Amino acid sequence: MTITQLKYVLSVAEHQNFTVAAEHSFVTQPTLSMQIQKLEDELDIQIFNRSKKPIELTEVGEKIVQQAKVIVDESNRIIDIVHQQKGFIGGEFKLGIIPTIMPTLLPMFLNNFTKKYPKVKLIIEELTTEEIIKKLTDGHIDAAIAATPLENEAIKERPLYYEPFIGLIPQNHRLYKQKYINVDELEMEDILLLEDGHCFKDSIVNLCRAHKINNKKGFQLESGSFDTLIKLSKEGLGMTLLPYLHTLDLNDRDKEHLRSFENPPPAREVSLIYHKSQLKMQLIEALKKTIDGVIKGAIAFSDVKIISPLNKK
Amino acid sequence: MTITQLKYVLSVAEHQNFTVAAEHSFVTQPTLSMQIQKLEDELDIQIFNRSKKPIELTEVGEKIVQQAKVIVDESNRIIDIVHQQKGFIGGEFKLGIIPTIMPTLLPMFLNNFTKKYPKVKLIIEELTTEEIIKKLTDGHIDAAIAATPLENEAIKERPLYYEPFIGLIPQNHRLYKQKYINVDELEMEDILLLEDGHCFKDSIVNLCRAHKINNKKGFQLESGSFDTLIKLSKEGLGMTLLPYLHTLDLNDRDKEHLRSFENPPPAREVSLIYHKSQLKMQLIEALKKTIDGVIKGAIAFSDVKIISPLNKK
DNA sequence: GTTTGTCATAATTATTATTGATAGAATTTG
DNA sequence: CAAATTCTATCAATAATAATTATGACAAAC
Repeated sequence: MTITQLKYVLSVAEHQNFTVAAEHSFVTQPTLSMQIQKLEDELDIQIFNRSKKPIELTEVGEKIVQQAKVIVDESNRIIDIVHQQKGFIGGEFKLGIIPTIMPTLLPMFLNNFTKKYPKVKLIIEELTTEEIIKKLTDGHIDAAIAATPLENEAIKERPLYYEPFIGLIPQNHRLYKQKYINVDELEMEDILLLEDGHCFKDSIVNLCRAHKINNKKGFQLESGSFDTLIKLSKEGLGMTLLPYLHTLDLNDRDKEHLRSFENPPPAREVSLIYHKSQLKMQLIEALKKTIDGVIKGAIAFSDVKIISPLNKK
Repeated sequence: MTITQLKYVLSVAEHQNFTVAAEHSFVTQPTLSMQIQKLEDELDIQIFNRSKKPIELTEVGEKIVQQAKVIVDESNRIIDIVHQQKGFIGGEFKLGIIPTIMPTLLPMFLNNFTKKYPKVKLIIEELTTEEIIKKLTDGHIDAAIAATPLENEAIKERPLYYEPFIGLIPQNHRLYKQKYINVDELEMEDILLLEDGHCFKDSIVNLCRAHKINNKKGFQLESGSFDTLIKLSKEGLGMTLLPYLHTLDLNDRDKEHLRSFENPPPAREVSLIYHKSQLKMQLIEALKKTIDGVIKGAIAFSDVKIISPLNKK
């Protein structure tokens, strides 16, 4: 049994296809086939049920894949240990970011980070929370920035900051005259929301649910970006809620429509998350440090009420 | 990096000698040297400091060995998974037993076990608790039977039975006339004890310490086996304490000298222990089942007071 | 019934691991 | 202080293994 064989098994288990798995492992298909067969011979069991299309794992196969993951993860960590020893921070680093954080946070730390760690090749993907969880578990990304808590066993979270929700209220709205909003004054019917899939929407739904604000008529309008929501809101179609960092980019006229919540404001917890196997910990630490540095000036709320980003149907 | 290389590293780390390590790995010394060098080249670090005699681990080396242990353990477990699937119970199984349990417990289950699992090659070693802990951690034995609790993070315990202490009192002794002994009546000075190294001695010392029975004069006599203690006791040199199972083998005349403790009697907890990595779990379960079966008839004490076997200096 | 996709097999080549012999360094011994 | 001993590294030869290309078999899709 070799680590290579286990990696091949994992690749096939993931892609459910020998040919594709071979490509991803940078070997030819027969090489991969033979190595897997050799492992199967050695253990004297079938890992894959090749008669099914697409290929399936056998019962033992499932368990072996699970264990193989552990072994491959742990073996990867040896390289990490060496890097740590050398104080080396470099290599590829794949980071996922959810859409509602990406445009505001990324410009704040990206320059800083690449200057500080020029040897790191940072690869950033915009992904939904759901995609992030999947890719973190598979090891396709090394870390991600998302709203937490996620309540996922396999994922570790390190909070970066707490970002309050800010109301954007059109002039014709009943709440426009108030200086602060109270959560209980909200009404689902006139809040413009993001489309399904955005966890920021789920957060707001959870917020309303927690305050027993019910949702008779359904949402009036849903859109894919805050910019659209802001435009729609200015047209008088309803109020909307924005994460704090988004409000910093507004022009002065728009800012007059902003209304904070009474203390403690509802907020989302934004965290750097990574797989529990903690690969590339060195890099994750470096990233957290950079973000901590830039965020300190921008956000300073001591007392917030964290709203879960999970879609609890 | 291969699992083989990691195994070689572990072997050298253990034996602190390339030649000896090679023998234990069933390869020649050059093979082992080269593989380790290759790993060092690949990681671009030194694992061993070859200038010191005996050979030492470097700082990174320490960490790598730690991680290598994890990887090798986890990879061994794959074979275990396969065996479990096949319902196969067989292979080598190395069991350590402490001297004060060996002669009484082993005859009770050995026959039963070998009959039930003929494919298992049971290798039994008599070891002190200290040796057992070391060998379990190193993986030189698969499981052991010892007095517990051991309070060791790396070792899991599954209690088998609770074995009360029984007094053996010579005729000329002040306690001879009583039907039951009370712990507070004990006096260190006239208890014959096993030599240092036996945890049963430590248990008794702990028992006395817990009851503030002090130990002014030191122990009168120490011996290597219960049989000697029994003989010495019959000579009138003092009383002694025996584990319950030992008293079953005495002849009728000797049995008249036995005195139980008042309820709840002090007792030792005897457990099947194994490394937390839980290799060969299948076999450990089988062994526990067998022992549970034979012990049921012999021991049935519901209310005992467990005494720690640890030497708390 | 051909085409396409997919995995297995065979023959060949490239790579890697292992070995015995030996040299060199360090340590111990007389 | 030199000789003997112990131990690791190196070398060239060989054995073992992994990977490659080419090919074939089989099943599902069209």
